[in-house]
Amino acid sequence: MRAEAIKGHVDLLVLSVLQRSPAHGYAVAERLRKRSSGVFDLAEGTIYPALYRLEGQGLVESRWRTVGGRRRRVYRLTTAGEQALSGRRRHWDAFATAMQAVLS
Amino acid sequence: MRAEAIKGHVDLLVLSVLQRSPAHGYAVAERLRKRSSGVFDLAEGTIYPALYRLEGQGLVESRWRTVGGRRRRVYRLTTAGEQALSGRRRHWDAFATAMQAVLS
DNA sequence: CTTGACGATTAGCACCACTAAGTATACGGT
DNA sequence: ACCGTATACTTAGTGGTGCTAATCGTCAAG
Repeated sequence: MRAEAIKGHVDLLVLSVLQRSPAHGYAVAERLRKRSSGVFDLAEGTIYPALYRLEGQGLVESRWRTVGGRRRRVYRLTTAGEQALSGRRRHWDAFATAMQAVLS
Repeated sequence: MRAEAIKGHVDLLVLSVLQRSPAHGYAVAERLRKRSSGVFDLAEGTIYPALYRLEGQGLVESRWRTVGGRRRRVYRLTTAGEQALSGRRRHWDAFATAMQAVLS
């Protein structure tokens, strides 16, 4: 998937995968790859800064976890994150609908 | 419509409205506004540079027309533009499908 | 003659995803 | 032991692209 296409939608994607259950950055990337059938193959330089951004906005929160000697920072949605997610879903729907209207 | 959402899709939108018939920049913006029911209200600083970019890529071509004393640069799709459009439509479909898969 | 719609241009800014490199642990194969 | 690969995080720098805002100009309506 070309980079520019997902601009402005990465946060929505990340929030969406975190809604099901908390996850660390690497797992977020994996879930996105899997759930999109490989279409969203986001670089680390995309996913981690996105998580920092979301944490800065208070939409996710994190804590360190050590599993088998590996440090993981596990993120989960905050209440504000849940609300933001539902708003962004509606925003996406409006966008996709408008795109469809122009393209049809 | 927030700016970031359409990043990477403006070219597709512009090519799409030009496919029906040639148009000048101002008219392209109007058509987009109308066909999207006001969702896509693109600034001039977005639409004109997009047209220049597309012309630079050989996807559209333009010629000056004077109508009632007003200069207009009328753009129309080239053959390469038609092909690019159909490719980008498929690309959009893949993107929208993947988004839906992640969000659902 | 002032206002607003039409129509185009462009310099500068800001955001955001990517590249690329670095750091570090675990584990399987040789 | 050594090496490659997967896992896991960080971050400086770059580039694309849409926006802001200003400028220049014509025309019709008030």
